[in-house]
Amino acid sequence: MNDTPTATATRAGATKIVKAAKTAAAAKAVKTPAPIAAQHPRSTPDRVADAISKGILMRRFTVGQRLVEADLTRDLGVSRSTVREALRILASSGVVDLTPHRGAVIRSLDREDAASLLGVLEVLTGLAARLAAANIQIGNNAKRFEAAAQKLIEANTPEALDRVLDERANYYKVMFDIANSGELNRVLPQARAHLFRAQFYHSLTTTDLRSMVAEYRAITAAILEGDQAKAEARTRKHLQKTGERTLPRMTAFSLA
Amino acid sequence: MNDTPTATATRAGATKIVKAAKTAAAAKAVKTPAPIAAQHPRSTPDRVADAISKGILMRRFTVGQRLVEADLTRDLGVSRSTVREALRILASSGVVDLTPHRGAVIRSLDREDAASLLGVLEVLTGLAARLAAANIQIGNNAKRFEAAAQKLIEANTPEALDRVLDERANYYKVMFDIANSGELNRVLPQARAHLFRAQFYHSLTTTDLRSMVAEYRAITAAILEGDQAKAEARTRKHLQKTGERTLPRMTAFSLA
DNA sequence: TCTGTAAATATTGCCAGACAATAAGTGTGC
DNA sequence: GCACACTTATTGTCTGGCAATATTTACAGA
Repeated sequence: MNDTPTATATRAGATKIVKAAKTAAAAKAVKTPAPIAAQHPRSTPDRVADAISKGILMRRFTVGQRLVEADLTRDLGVSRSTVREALRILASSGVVDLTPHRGAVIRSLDREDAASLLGVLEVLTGLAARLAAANIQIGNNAKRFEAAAQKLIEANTPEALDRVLDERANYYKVMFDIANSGELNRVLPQARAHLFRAQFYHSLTTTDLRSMVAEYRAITAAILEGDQAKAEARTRKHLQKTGERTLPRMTAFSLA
Repeated sequence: MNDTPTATATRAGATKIVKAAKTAAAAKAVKTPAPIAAQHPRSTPDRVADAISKGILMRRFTVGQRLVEADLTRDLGVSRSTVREALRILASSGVVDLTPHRGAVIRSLDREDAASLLGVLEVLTGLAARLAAANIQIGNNAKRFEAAAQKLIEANTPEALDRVLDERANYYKVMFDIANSGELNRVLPQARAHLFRAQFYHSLTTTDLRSMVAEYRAITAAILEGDQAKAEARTRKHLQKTGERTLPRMTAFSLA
C-alpha cells in the first residue's frame, strides 16, 4: 500500500487523488454579480466523496453495493477517518445509505423513493426557475443561460447519452447559479441531482426525448422573459411529466 | 445507558451525553401505516450534534460563535473524530458554517440568507402540506393532526414563547410525518427547521401571532379536507406572509 | 438434506495520540 | 501607523488500537 518510505513523509498515499484539486480555484473569476458560494479549497474528504460519486457514474460501483471502509482506504490512499467523513458527506446528500454498524451502501431507489424524490425535485427546481426568471436581466446572465439551453437542445439525441446528461447538468447548474439562492444550493447539491437525473434517464424513449426538448424550450423562454410564475409552473409541469414518463416503467428497477 | 461495567471500560468519558439515547427507540410503535424512516439507534456523533443544537436553542452558544473542536471534545467527553463528524452533520443541515482551517461557527443569517431560506421553506413546506392532504384519511392521521393543530392554536400566546415553539415544531412534525416522504425528511431535517423557525419567531408582534393562528387554522382545514391544491397554496401563502412580517425588521439582526 | 444455533471472522464505532499545514495573534523595526 | 517576520492556536489528516456489532461459517440435531 502507501509506500511511506523514510522519515517524516507522513502523508504519502494521499497523492493518488490529489489531482484536479486546485482546478476549480483556478477558474477565472468571471465577475458574476454574486459568486454565492465562495469556493474554499476542497478538503480531502470532499475529493474522496467526489471520487466515489464519479465511481458510481462510471458504473464502477453499482447500486446496492457495499462500500467497505478498508477497501476505500486502500484504493484511494487515504486514512480511514477521511473515508469516514467522505461517507458522511455522501450520506447527507443521499447518495449512500449509512446504517450503524453496517456501513455504507450505494443507495437504491425503489419506485416509492423515486416518486418522493421527484416531488422534492419538482418544487425545488420550480423555485430555482422562478428565482432565475427574477434575476435573468442582471449582468450577462441571459447570454449564459441561453447558451446553456442551446447546447442542451442540440445535444439531445439518444446517441451520446452521456453528453446529453452533461449538458443537462450544466443547464441546471447555470439555472441554479442564476437563481442565486444559497439555501437552494445547500439543500440540493448539484452533484447529487445529477446522479439521480442520470438514473431516471435510462428509462427514456426517443419520443420522450422529443417532448423534453419542447419542455426545455418552454422553460427557457419563460425564464428569459423574466416571467416568474410561468417559469415555475412550466418547470414543475416538466418534472411531473418526467415522473409520469419514467415512474411507471421502474418496477423493481435496479438502476444506476 | 450501556452500563457495561467491568473490565476494559475504555470509553468512560462518553457517559456525559449518553442520556436520552434510547428514548426515541423506546417510543411505542403506534402502528402508523408507514414508519418511513426506520429509526436506527443514534450514533454518538448524532447525539453530539443534538447536544450542540440544543445548546444553541438554550442560548449557550450564540450566533457567530466559534466552536473549537478541543473545547467540545473536553466538554462533551468524546473524541475529536466524533466531534468532527458531529460538526459535519450540523454543517450539512446548515446549522454551522464550516470553513477549511478555520473550523465551525454558528451560522448567522443576514437578511439575504433568511430570504433564501424562507423561499426553500416555502416550497418544501408547501409540498409537505400537499402530501399530507393526500394522505390524511389513512389510519388515524386525521385525529393526530387535528390534535396537534388544536394544541398549537391554544398555545399561541406571546407569553410562554418556548411552549409555542414546541407546539409548532410538533405541528409541523406531524404534518411531515403524514406527508410520508422520505426525501422531504432527508432534505429538511426537522431539528434544523425548528432552529430557524425559532429565530424568526423573535421578531413577531402580538398582531402577527393573531394572524398566524388564522393561517394555521386555514392550512389545517385544507389538509383535513384532503384538498391538496388548497393546502399547498395556503401553506405557501403563510410562509410568504411570515417573510413579509419578519424580514423587513431584521436589518443586521444578530439572531438566536 | 435441511435448519437452527454457536463459534469465527469481518467490519464498523469510537478512542488516543501524533505531526504538518494553515490561520490568527504578537511584536519589531521603520 | 504599517509591513514584515515570529509565535501560538487550531484544524487536517494519519496511524494504530480495541470494543461492539454484523455477517459468515461450522456444526449438531431433526
